[in-house]
Amino acid sequence: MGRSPCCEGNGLKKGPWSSEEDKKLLDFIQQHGHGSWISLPKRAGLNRCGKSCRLRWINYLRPDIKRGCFSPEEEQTILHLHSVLGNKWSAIAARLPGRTDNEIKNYWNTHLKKKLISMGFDPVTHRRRTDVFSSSSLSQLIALANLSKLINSRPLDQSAIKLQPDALQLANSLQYLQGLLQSPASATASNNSLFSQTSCIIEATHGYTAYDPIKEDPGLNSLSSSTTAEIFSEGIASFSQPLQDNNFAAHHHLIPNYLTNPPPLVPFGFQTSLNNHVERTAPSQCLSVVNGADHRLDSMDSALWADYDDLDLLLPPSLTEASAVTDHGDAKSGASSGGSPTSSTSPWSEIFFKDSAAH
DNA sequence: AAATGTTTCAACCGCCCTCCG
DNA sequence: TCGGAGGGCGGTTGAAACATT
Repeated sequence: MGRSPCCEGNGLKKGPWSSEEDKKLLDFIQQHGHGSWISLPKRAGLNRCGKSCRLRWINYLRPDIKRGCFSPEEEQTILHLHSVLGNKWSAIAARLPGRTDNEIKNYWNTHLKKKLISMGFDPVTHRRRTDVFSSSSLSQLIALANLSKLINSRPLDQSAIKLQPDALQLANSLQYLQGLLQSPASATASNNSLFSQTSCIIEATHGYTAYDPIKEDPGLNSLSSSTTAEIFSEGIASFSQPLQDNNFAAHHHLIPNYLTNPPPLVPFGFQTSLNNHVERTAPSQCLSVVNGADHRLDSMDSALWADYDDLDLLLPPSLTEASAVTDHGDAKSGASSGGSPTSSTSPWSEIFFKDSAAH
């Protein structure tokens, strides 16, 4: 291969398009269609290569281009499809009327990917990351745990007494962490388990309260218990990297709606340890909840990968229906099909809706 | 207000695939 | 069957916009 670009060495213009060029290209295609892209620039009086014209048309000038922020439904669809298709942007774009592969690719790289990473998910596999405590962060944890050991091994002196309650609380939590790191159970536990346990510790360290929505709000019984636990676990998972980022408030928007607005009895919100009303949850309680999440996430992933042959099952009905009736008249729309408007519960929706709404 | 760092996104690059003679 | 032309795609770049110091 290695074919040279069509515009190489021809003195053709590159870079941003002027409004005049846009008008020429738009007028020409509206009158004649694009036909052969290679010959189009000459016919349209443009000093551009055919590829550049094609890209400009597809990504910007096409009349059915949808502009503006991605809706929560679109985000959901992208996440679903990416989990199934990977970086097949054109295939994903075919399912999102009015969106281009380039736009989706950019949105993924600048927003969704970072969001997944910040939540402890691998953006490639869509599974929870198992390397959260790799190298540096693990060593940092151990160092902090040793610090807490040091603190607790000495009698309290005046300076220690001066320590604020926050610091003592942190030290206690770290000691617990040390216990986890040293215990035979944790030595044989999977990374995921450690991950979950530490999420809980971190939560406790910062004064968060594990909130069981079913227990606290009987109205939520309309949801299956597993679903609730699952969604709840996602709330926990969203605190996956606090050791690197203590700005928990920044993650607040990632929490499922009902978790950010729970009944006032147990404030799951991001209260600091200075809040005396915070009700602590024992680590063991927390672990039972979080560990339940492991099964749930695994099954979720399986479901996603299993549905390779029926992507419509993964899409919100509105989008599949829209794509079924939309004919863009170019090659990309050819991949769209009507399909079943059947909706499946999005594993991501609860996490992302809150955030997307803020856009 | 200026300098510096970060993020965003339009556009380009180059490889791969399909079509056709 | 082969090879070239054209189209499509995913990855990358770089300028502009925005944020922070």
